[in-house]
Amino acid sequence: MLTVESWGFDFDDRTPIFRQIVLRFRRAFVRGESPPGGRIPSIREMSALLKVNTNTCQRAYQEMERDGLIYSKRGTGYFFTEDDTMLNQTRRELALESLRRFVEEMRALGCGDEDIVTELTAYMKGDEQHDADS
Amino acid sequence: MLTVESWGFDFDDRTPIFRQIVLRFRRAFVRGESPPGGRIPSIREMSALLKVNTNTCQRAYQEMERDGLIYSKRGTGYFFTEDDTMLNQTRRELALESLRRFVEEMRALGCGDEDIVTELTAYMKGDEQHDADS
Amino acid sequence: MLTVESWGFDFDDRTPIFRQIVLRFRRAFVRGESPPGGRIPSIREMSALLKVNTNTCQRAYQEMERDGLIYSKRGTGYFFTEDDTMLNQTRRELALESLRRFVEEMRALGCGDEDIVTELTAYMKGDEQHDADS
Amino acid sequence: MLTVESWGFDFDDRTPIFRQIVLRFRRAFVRGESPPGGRIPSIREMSALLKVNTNTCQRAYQEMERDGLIYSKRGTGYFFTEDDTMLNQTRRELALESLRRFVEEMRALGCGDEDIVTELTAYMKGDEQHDADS
DNA sequence: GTGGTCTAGACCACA
DNA sequence: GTGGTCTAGACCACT
Repeated sequence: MLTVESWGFDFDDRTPIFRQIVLRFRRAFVRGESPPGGRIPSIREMSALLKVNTNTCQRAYQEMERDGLIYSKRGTGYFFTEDDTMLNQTRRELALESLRRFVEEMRALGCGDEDIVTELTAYMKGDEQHDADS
Repeated sequence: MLTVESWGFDFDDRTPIFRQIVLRFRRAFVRGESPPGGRIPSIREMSALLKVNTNTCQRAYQEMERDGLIYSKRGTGYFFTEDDTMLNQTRRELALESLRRFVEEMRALGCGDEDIVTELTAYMKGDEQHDADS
Repeated sequence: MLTVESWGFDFDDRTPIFRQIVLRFRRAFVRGESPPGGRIPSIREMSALLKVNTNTCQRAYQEMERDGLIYSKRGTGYFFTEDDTMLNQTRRELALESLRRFVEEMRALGCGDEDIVTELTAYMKGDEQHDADS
Repeated sequence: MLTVESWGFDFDDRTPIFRQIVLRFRRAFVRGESPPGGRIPSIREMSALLKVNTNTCQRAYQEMERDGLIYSKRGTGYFFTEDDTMLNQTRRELALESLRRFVEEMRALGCGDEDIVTELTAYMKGDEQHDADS
């Protein structure tokens, strides 16, 4: 449903705002919170909702367009891509890349495969509580 | 053995170079590639090897000294700490950083926590075989 | 036959939609896909078929009428011109446009004029064989 | 040699200035007018030379970085990519794409293969004179 | 000094 | 109304 209103940005975070916007959209998109092919708020609307400059928003949208996540019709608006094979493929690639690097790093630290799983489950458990706090 | 020559830095990455250097050192440290208490190249040598500004190198060393990873003997040079509790702590920090990013990325892709574990085990299984092949 | 249904527009392209429509019409015209003097769909029909705003379609038709490619009979509809000098002229313009862009692109790649011819003949030769295969 | 001073921009042209900059660079790069790995003027210098805003210049540089033509070192500057295999590959791909489209368009207009070559040479001849005028 | 990000505000052509 | 481009000017962290 794309409940944008609650997207606050962390200005202390080193990651640029426009990238934070992209991340938010990616999550929403990949979780199916938004209908494929559906319209997304115009740059002006979005920048008003998020209380950021239109240019910042614009750049986020362009970034997403480059990645094939959304597309623009000039004078009409931005839309989520309809091609969900592309979506799944993208998701798959991103997941594999994350997995690859993660396993590589953990192994480099001397973790056996079971250790990695143990660490992971332990971490996610703790992280959950942390999330609940905030 | 600290084979520094092959340390290429990722200038695309948003993390500062000096921090990338620190990470490299920590990785080398926890992997046992460097003898505890061993000497590390001087700032001048290092900056020449890494083809990096001496200031950048300087800052990396400072950071590591602050963290207790290395220590300096005035007029003599920098040395790895001999304290192995330090080593474990470093390893812990690196693991947490990997975990944090991994979980964040996978969740951003819409994976639930159980999915993440499933994916991980599946990946490590496949990766094993793949490794055996090559 | 003017099989309009398959006309997808390239919203990535910087050329306006109305101009893309014109181009499609011209192409169909010089290819003989439409009988000279034949009727073309009304603006309303067309905009519905192309899933485009009626204003956009309107402007495309105006442009074509101005160029003499089509003409309108009040209260009756739009028709292709019967004048075949027009057809040749259109063909000429399209060819020039293709040539202009092609040469510009190849030169931007550092190709000298002879290189361009060489590349072209080589390509057409290879393309022929490739076509024969499939 | 990258003689930038004479790069005037056509503000009437519909193609954005930042893209015009990219095109200029591409041409210079692919023609070997710039040493691979060489430094290119900083954004501030460049924007002063070209008399455009730093942001415009920035965007041009980023676009080129995305395409792998140049890379940036934060706090240091922009440099041409050193990997010339990548360069050649890019050039090849671009050339093939241009060829493919051109031949397709000309054939669609009813040109035989010899006609295409004839048209091309005729066009380039005329274009040369036109260039000499300006 | 450098690149990178952001803002406020303007203008344009397109739908 | 929309997206797209550009400007002027600011701030930041890194080299």
